[in-house]
Amino acid sequence: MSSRKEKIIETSIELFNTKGAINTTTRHICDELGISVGNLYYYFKNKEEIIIVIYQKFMSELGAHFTAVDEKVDTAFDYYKFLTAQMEYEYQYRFLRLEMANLIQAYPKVREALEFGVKIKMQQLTYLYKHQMNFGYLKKMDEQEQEFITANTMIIGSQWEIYWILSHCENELKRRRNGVLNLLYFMKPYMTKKGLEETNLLESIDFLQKENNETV
Amino acid sequence: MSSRKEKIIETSIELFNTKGAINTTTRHICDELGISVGNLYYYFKNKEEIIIVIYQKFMSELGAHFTAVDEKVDTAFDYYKFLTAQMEYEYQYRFLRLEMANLIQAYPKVREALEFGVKIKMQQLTYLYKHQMNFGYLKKMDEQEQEFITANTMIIGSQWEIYWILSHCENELKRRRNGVLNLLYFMKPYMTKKGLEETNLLESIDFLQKENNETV
Amino acid sequence: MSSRKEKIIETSIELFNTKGAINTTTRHICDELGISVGNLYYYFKNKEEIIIVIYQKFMSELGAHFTAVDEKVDTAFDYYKFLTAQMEYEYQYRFLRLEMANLIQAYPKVREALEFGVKIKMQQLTYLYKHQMNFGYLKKMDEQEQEFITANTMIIGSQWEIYWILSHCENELKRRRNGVLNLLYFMKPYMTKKGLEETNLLESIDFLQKENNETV
Amino acid sequence: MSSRKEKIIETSIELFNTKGAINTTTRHICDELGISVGNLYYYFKNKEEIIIVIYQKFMSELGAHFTAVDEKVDTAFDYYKFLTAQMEYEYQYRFLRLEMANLIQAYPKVREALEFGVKIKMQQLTYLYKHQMNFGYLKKMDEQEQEFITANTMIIGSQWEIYWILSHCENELKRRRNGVLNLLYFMKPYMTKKGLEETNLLESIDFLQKENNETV
DNA sequence: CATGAATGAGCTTTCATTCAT
DNA sequence: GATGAATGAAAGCTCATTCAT
Repeated sequence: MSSRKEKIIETSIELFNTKGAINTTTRHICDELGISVGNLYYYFKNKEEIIIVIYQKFMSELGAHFTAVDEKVDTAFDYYKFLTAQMEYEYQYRFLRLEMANLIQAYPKVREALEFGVKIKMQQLTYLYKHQMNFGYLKKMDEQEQEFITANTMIIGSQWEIYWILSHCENELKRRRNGVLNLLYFMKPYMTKKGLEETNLLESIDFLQKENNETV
Repeated sequence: MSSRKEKIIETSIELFNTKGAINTTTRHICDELGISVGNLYYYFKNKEEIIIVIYQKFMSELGAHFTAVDEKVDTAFDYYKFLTAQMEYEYQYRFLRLEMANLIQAYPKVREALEFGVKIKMQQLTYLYKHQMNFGYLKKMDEQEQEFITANTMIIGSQWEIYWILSHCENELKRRRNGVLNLLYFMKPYMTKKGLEETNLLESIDFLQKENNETV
Repeated sequence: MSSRKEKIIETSIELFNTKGAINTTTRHICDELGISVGNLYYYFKNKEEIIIVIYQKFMSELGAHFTAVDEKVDTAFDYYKFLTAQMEYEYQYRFLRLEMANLIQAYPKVREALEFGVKIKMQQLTYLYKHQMNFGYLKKMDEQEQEFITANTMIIGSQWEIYWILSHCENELKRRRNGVLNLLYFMKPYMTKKGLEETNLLESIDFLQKENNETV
Repeated sequence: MSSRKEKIIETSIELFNTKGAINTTTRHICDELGISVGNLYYYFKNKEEIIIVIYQKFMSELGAHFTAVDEKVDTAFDYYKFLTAQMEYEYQYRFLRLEMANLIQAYPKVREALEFGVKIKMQQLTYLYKHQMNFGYLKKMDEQEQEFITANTMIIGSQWEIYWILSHCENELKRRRNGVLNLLYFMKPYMTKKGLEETNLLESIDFLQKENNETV
């Protein structure tokens, strides 16, 4: 059972995702919860803090789920499993990605938090790619290329949704599968023969495509 | 010399890019220009119309610059030249990409316009990729993969900036070069040997990297 | 053929009647006419003056139509003919009656004009009723009763429409016939036997009722 | 002691009656009360709602005062008492009658409310007149005539004031007495001998006339 | 802890009117 | 005569935030 403070966070996330964080008023949140505005401000200094706390929650959940590959152990990374799970999390906080630009403009502390988040994710990703290269699952590439592949991964991984929204893909589930496909297809050309054989990347692509074809 | 209406557009673009379109009020625009509010509304029905007109200006400038490859002529596409020019344009209207999610939430007609824009760009890109495949510059791939490569191109092409902003890349010029590099690196693995030889893709990457290293 | 000034008046009347004088902007009038705002203000000092001129036009048309009964000649007054014609005129200027209260609040000179108009009409009506009493068409009554019968005639004569609008009588023609019936029925109990015989009041009522029953 | 919400209503009524509802801004109301704009909007969604609430208040007060005559009981209706009391109420909300046309143009929900009010009042009046006819206080008349007598009663009953304003009757009290006289005189010719004897209609007229003569 | 009334700056938009050309 | 750009006060309304209870 969640406390009042947690309930405010949960309701805020829901409203931010559906109506947009910028468009959602504090009153809105309170009405939805059936609490008073004063009460919300007892738990949170201001709207910015709500967003910050949401972001922290998001990061900690993501961190809990992400089990780093062991530096010394030779394992092919299961992209499908990882991305599907990650997308699940990310989708629950999608307003953070969608409204990024406006949020960092309006709330300086949100900017700081997001900057920190990008840094962390970039390190994790860099570590993972290096590991997969070392064990021959990913094609070797120089440091600079690595940097940009990492950047591209993160850009696609965080901004795929607005593209599919504008492409009239109205089904939420399909949209999310497309997001995973965006990333799987993105990885494909960087995989070695061994990589393709030992991860289930191609099979995952086929599977998601089939699922999507069966969805209206 | 530009007319009052054009000046409103120019000032709006400038303010939208620096402060955000959502955060910029009609009064801000008027104050910046030294005109009265009534005068702004003499030229534009409402704020939405200003954004729409800006978007149309952006699309027409982009269209004027984009010369489609001839279906029957065998030419290697000059990505560097194209992307550099395109980024130049896009950068002048970057609020459109950065605030996309909030803009389409607040202004229905902007949503329609952006949807239309995505459709057009996707068609052009699909056409270009097919052409380059036919003449052996790009590796062959099935329709579905093409669809997602196109999607990824557009996602990276429109959302690279927010990544570099959050990665503390404060220099505008460097940021823009990074955007081009994002796309060049993205293209690289899809190019055939012939493609790499006859386009200047690798040289362009080297050139931009060097330029960036020389910039603080 | 009417001059520019007359055309402004005509268009204003039309718009005032359909959209309301308070809701109709000067721009509205100009757009409808295809002239510039400045040009309208060349002919009229301000919006108030337009209304004043309309009111004068209304009064003069009404005066031209109203041929006073001769003091010495014994004639039964034809209420039906008179009212039908009068309603025709009044209907063309109905905003004057409907928006009376707001117009006199907003425009002091309109108030003066309307006060004058009421005075004139009251005199004409008083004269008519006295004449009809003298020749035995109307029942005799004391001065004070006369005053209030006159007042009631004018109230009904000017305010019937809002009642029928609120009673869901949407057909314009029917509404106007109802207005005439309001007044004919109002007169009925004041008529003498001779009055009822020599005017066509009862027949007019029957005629209008029949017409109305045949209209949807 | 009245609450803040009630005070807003009271002040609004006062300002609407003196300056007109259309001319009175929400800021006016707040300034008059010494409260902030935000506070007014805390209690009322918008200006329309204020008017609606005022109308409901008016209708409920009127309803509480109106005790319907018993269908089976033979009683002469006391027009004077009834009208004097009713005028008292109506006068406190006179902007509703005076600005009717503009109010229904500007506020759709006010239109609905007023239409409903007209319907209710018409039913009550019809019922009353039928009752008085059945017991011989009012002269018999056919359905159609009844309909128009009812209409005329309501027109005079709601629109007398604008007439007396335009007739330079500046004294509020006198104006209100005139309104009652308008209706009493209107009823007079429809009364039977019995009706005139058993109601105090004629005496009431005399009384009011005398009172008015004594007022400047 | 919890309420909800209160604030006030600020937003978008409207419109009668003016005036240089 | 005619144009239409320009003005600016004012309208209705929103919303994050505060604070007495």
